[in-house]
Amino acid sequence: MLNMRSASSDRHARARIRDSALELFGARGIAATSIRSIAEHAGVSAALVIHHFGSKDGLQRACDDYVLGELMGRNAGALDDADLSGTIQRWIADLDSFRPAFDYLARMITEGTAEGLTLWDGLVDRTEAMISTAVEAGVMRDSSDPRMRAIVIAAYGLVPLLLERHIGRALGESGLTADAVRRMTLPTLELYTHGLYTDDSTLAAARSALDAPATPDKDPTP
Amino acid sequence: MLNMRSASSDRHARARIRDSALELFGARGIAATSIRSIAEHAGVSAALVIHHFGSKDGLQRACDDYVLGELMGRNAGALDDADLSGTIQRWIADLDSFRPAFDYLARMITEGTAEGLTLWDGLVDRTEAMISTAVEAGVMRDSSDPRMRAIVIAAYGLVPLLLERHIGRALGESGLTADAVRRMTLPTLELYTHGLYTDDSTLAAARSALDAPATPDKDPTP
DNA sequence: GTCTATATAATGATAGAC
DNA sequence: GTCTATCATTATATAGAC
Repeated sequence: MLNMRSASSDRHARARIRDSALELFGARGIAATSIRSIAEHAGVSAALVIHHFGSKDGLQRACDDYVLGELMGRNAGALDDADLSGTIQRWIADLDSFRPAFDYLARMITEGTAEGLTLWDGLVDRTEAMISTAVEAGVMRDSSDPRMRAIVIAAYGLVPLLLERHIGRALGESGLTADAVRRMTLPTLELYTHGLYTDDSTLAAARSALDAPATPDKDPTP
Repeated sequence: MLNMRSASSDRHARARIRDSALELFGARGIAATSIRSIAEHAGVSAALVIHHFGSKDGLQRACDDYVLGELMGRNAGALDDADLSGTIQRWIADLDSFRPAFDYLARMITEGTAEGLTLWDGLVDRTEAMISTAVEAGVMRDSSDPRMRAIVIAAYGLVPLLLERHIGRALGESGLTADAVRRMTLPTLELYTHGLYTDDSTLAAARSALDAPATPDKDPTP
């Protein structure tokens, strides 16, 4: 839209290179993927990769931008509603088309790229705001440590993304993990609704072990 | 014990190399870490690294074995009691000494090494057995999908390990994240005890959206 | 825009002296 | 056991033809 000069060429080699990079970076890691292998996968020369993106770093930045734009563009405001877990589950429902961007996202986070950390920061802040709203509306419980809880919930929401293959593997599936991750929905929501323990004894034990904090019981037990 | 020839030298260069590899592999990733950088960090030549471990792959395998032995040895049966989350929290209490092995463990899992996948398999199975026992003892709730719930709990238990730096960062800390992860204990247990939602409406909505499964309500609501 | 050919640097690994 | 020196391979990146 903004770039009129290469509006058509963008669909060609350049886009193919970027898609190949996205896929290989996501599948094998960024450091473990060479420009040559990307060029081969895209059916072009290694020199063309450099010509279009300047360097491997430039190519990685292009992938960062593309993934962020793609996920936000096709899911406008995706990160603003509901909880992160739900959002990611929704992406997974359309996993076949999102998978490359998905895997790359996981690499951005685990390999700690600058864009990945920025993404994480935004995720936590949005999760905290979302939970805060839900608490005020009475649909979520209060917490003794709202910030930390938001961080935990945000991190848990990333689990299907970070451990997608592991989760599928644990269910005995080999390739397609979309169903596996979809199957997480109910157990996750059950945990988020009723918890895991039948009573407060484990929590109480931890509280006293942690030296009885200044705000002993801020949690409403209905 | 078995290797009498180098029983004392093992404390020297060889161990230093392995420790350096562990640290750098963990901090920067395996693919992104060169043998030369490991040698430099250990204060030896690159050739000596190869002499002791044969190849980079051999060095990585040595790290795998060492980490597994170290974590199991110093925490006998660590993965057999309580839940995984609690076990990892305990490691974190002693984080300063465990950190290098810790970070390397995270790489084993996210970079999907063979040993890492084996570790994951065992983790899930042990978590499932642990929960099953706890359910029979009445301290944990029943689930509509015990296997999947065990996978989710195991994966959540890995979160402090995989996102250690991210969690510290979200709290504004820069370097030392031990306190940050320790602070996770209470919010995590609160979630595992009372859940996040105040009522069943979100769960019920998800259940009906998921086409009312054959086993509609197996969860005991006390 | 795309290529071949090449420069330059870094990598994993070897040979052989001490 | 440890080193220096070196090899062979692969890496990123450039130059210049088409």
